Amino acid sequence: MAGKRATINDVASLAGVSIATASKALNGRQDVRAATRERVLAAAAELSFQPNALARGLLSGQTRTVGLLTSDSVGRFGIPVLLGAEDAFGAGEMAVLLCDARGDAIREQHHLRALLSRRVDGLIVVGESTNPRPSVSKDLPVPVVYAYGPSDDPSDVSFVPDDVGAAAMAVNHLLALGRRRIGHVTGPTHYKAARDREEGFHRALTEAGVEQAGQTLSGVWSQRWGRHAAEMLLMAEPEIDAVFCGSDQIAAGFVEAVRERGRRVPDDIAVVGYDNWEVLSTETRPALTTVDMNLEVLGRTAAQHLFAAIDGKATPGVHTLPCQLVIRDSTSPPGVS
Amino acid sequence: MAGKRATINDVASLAGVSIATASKALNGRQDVRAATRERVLAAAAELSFQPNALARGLLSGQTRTVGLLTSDSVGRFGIPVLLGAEDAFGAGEMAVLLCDARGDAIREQHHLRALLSRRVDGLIVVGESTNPRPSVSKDLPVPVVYAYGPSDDPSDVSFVPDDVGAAAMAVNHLLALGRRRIGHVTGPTHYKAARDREEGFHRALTEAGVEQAGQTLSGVWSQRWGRHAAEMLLMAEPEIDAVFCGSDQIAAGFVEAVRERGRRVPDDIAVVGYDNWEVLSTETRPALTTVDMNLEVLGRTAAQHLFAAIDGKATPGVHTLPCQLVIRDSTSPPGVS
DNA sequence: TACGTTTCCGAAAACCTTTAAGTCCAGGAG
DNA sequence: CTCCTGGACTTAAAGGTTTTCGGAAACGTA
Repeated sequence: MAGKRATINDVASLAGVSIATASKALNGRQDVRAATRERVLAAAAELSFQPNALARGLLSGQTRTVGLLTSDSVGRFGIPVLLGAEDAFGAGEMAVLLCDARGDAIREQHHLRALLSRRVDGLIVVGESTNPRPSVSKDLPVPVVYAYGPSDDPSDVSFVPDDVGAAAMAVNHLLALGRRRIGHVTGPTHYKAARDREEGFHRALTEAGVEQAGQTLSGVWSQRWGRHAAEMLLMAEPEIDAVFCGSDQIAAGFVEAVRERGRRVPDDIAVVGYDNWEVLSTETRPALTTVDMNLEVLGRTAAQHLFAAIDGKATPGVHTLPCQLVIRDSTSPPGVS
Repeated sequence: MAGKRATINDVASLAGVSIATASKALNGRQDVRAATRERVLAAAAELSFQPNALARGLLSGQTRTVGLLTSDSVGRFGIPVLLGAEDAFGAGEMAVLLCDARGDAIREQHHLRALLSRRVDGLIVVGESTNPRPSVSKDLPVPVVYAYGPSDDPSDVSFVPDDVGAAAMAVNHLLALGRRRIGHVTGPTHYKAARDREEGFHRALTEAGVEQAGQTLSGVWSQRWGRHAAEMLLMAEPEIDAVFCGSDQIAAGFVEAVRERGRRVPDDIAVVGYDNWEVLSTETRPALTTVDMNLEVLGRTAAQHLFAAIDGKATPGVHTLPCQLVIRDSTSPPGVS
């Protein structure tokens, strides 16, 4: 820990110029002779001067800092968004002030005040699910974009993954493999994600003129439920040849139970998961074909649109971003794996 | 987005007092009549005034903000530390400025400068492994504490999990269950974590006067390696009755391969993992007995000691924090599960 | 020499808050 | 009545930077 930090004043006097000239030299503005600039820069390096962002922000009204308000304590969705946001910001020297409300509205208000008093230039709100969440933007002095969980106010800017389209894509993949007895196991219906994915599932089947194998089984987002559902489904629909699972956890459990029942994946039953949570999707055997929601892209996009909004170019509405089907062994055509 | 924000000036003139009085009233200081304070508070509420943290910080030299510099892009270790730190800070209204260097030294320098120029009060550096990392604190104007990955400079303040002790604890647990043919499968030896855990493993065996079953198998931190190692170990040491794995991923793979070989877990072979990575440890069957490194506690502790260091009460050295053995089904005594 | 133009630099205001120091007044003590 | 005390409030400075505007020097032209 060194002593006091150097200010532009110290730099100026060391270089033998006024602070105005020093400021101009450091910021690369005109009106300063090359030799003088040289001296100032040398002085700044000598003192390892770093401009005080507080003073600068106080004057300009811009802190080059954004707040990221998340609700999922575990970071399953917040982290990729954060990374993507950092990517988008990185070039522009933006910093991210991170707050985790842990699903508590009071804590959220608290954090919101703290961020606002620190004069962030904008806010990214990350939901813990794709369920619409209460808007936070009512007469806030800074722009806000919502990522993953959209705002319930359509005049806000929200970015969500295209769950419906992704589910349809997954099912089309199964259909293309020749599977015709396709089941669906997913999470709780109070999750919009579960409902959307089921909608996509049905849409793809309907368009292909294929009947669903059995009923949709809704449980929780766990491996345990995946195993349980597999047993139920295999009992009810023995001739099933594929299943679309609402999450990788469910898919992992499903695969495990299927194998224990003596059926092979993918030869007898092809399985598609959702999330591309790598610890599950690449490490289970066989590796899971799954939907990747491109959360980093989503985060980056949200950050870019936040920039635009800060510049006064907001793009209101709920924007759905395409997902991607990552094809792995759990849906290999027979004979290939 | 509303218009310009209210300043204390607006509050003062609305309340009909000077800004000094307004400041005193808002900050709960003496020298102001109750009725006057009332008026000021009402005016502040009316304008929804929020003090400008930049101006305040400029004056006081304290931003009530700390930087968290992490290197593990995936967030496996950074997140719990962040949560713990937020917990410790929460009460005191601290905010966390998060930067991810992604293992790139240049990017780290870059972020460091950005944080310093924003005048953070302190810094927490989170390593991506427990390997000592280059110190970043050389003549920095703010205190730094290292979490998970210690600094290579012993005069810095570092907090690391007690891998040696935890491994010994895990092995003692297996010994207490009556197991005597215990193997060890772990990650790459260039990880200090792998070496420390092996050391604890050996220490516990030596103290008990028990021989290790087979050689320590070092591979990578993956499920795939766990499966592979299980096959090798079962081949070389068929009468093995327990194994201590260097990570939950390895343990999950090990369990899977053991079951496929027709041996039962825990009845024939007890398995202990490491990390308590819940998606693996609680969801695999049987649920894994594993070491929890208490990373949230570690983060909280680091944050608290950062506070102390900010107040000038630094506690130099590498501090090891105890881990915790979470006992689940993979080490149940025979007949219990 | 007088004057206009260009180039470079400096003085000062502004951003918003806190706080030390100062002003004013009422009331109590001598 | 005068002096002092203390309470309630205001003035002004400070914190570090950017920016506007004015000033000075150098140079060319009439």
